[in-house]
Amino acid sequence: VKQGGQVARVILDTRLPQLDRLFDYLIPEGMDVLPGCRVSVPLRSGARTTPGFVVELADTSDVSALQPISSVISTAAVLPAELWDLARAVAARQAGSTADVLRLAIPGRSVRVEQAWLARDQDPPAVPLPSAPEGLWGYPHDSLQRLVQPGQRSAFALTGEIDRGAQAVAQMARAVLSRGESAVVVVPDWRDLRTFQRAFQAEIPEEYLSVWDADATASQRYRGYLRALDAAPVVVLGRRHSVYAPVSSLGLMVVVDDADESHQEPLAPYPHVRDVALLRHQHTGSALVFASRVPSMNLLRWVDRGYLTAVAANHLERPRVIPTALSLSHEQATAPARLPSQAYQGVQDALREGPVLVQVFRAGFAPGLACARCREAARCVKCRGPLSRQTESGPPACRWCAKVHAPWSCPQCQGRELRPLGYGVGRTVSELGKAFPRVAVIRADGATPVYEVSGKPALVIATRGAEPVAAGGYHAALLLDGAAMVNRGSLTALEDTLRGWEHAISLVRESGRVFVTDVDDDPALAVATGSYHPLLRAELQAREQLRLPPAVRIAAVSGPRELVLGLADRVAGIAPEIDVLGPVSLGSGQTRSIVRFPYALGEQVQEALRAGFLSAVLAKRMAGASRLRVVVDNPRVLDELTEGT
DNA sequence: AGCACGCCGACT
DNA sequence: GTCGGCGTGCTC
Repeated sequence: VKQGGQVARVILDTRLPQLDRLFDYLIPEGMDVLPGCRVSVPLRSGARTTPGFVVELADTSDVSALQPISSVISTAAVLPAELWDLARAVAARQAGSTADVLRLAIPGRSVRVEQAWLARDQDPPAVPLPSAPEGLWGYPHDSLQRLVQPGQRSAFALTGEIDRGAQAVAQMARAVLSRGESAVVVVPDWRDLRTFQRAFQAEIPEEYLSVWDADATASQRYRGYLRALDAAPVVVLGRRHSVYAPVSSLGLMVVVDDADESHQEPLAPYPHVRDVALLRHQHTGSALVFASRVPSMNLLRWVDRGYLTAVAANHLERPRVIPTALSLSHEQATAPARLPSQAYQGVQDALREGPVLVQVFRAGFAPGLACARCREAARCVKCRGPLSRQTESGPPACRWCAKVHAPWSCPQCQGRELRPLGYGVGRTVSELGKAFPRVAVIRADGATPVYEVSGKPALVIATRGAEPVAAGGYHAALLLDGAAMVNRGSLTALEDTLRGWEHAISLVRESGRVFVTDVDDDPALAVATGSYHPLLRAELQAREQLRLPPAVRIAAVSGPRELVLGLADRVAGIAPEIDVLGPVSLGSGQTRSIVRFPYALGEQVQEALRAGFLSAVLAKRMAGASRLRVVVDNPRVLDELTEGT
């Protein structure tokens, strides 16, 4: 139908999945409406309005009686066409809503910041673009050129000390910037952001660098977003949301350590940075680099299928890694508990020169407790979960349901004393403090984060992922709890352990020593040599046989039992290769089923999930339809099936 | 989500 | 005869 004026197609900013499509509105005479700008539009009843983004303009509409746009919220075109395409692709892949993806991608508006940006000087920066780096030191001579070539997909093996890895990535970004194109680099968390920021500041002029800080305010975030929209090329460095950074001439995307769980978006529709980056690469033809010390299962699968090109250093540059693999029993005369004498001696030597890192697996004081009299493991009376202590003298509490059990008495023998089982960071601090008297002990964990320590002798005891960086690198590292980490009942236990080790090793100077206690066989051999591929490839083969991700794709459907069963059955009916695990009861009437499907059927399954979800939501007579959730390709949902071991 | 439309019981 | 119950369905 030909309309009197121009028509704007608008995506509404709403959480309602049934409204997740374009709506046509009339542009009133004289109203300044541009594609990508924020508008306010009437919905259903005249007085009510909803915010939205103009996606495109048109002359005609299929709808007969159009309402006019109520007002233009801002003239800044914050939703470029490329982001709209990406958001639609991401939503389709996650069987979710495009509006939800846009909410992740576009930060909230800050009026003052926007005014300044709209009034900005649009000339390119006075500073010239940097020159291209010669190449990546320690890698084959043409690797840099190949990594940043348009359309190229690579798995880049980071090597050497942590700053060197960050520098290599910064040089890739600089190579792209030198030819007038933008780069987007996504790191997992605030620690990596600081490390990479240092390296990037050394390579990229500040006029061309936009760091999306972890603790930025809303207006700072909006300023960074608007900077990305500028015509001048830019290098955006940030965490998972920066994968959407709306740079115009995207030359390169880098995802650092794609297996880190921070890359998994916790908000609907739960996209993973790895998948978003891949979709964006497919849409734009930019170069795509996954950089990590240990390849994830996903990368390995892609490399094996020839979809990614593996780029490795000429030589492995690493401190000596020694798996001690000795039992403790006959060592006690020479070394304190937990430390084989070789490791004890090594740590003592290193502590004369500088800081030593101790990596532990568990937070708290002790992950488990047992009756001091009969040795029976203490369990929660309510949920049978293990009891643990956060601090040495703190009350025993259930690790699953947090119920406090004080005073405690043993149901077997009525004993009243508890002894610790296993080691948390607290107990390690207390015991190593005694084993190495007169040495400063620094504790770094989630509750007391430390980013950096000096080069002075100190014992730095950190939980995995919370290791501080040491000025000049650690002189030695002690990696504890290997067996507990590897044997944890999680699909990602092996990968996570290897990544955790290799990260800790990257914080040690090349002349240092690393002692890995408590592991033997293949993992010990792998960590000693730094050659993880045989181990990971065997794991990938096991996943192929067991049909576990990433060999297959999965979608978790949770909510009221009837709805979950209905949706899972509907999807499973598409093809015989699709099967359903579960349903498993989650308590309080909630159920979860997991649909497994091959990659080749991905689009069909995604569409069926979305359609089934929508019809369940629309049929409101089904109570609790709003609690129905679909989570695509999050392997952690499989852990929750086996949790409690 | 809201909000209107719609088709059956107790009230002036 | 009509006010209003909330089941059902739509939102440019």
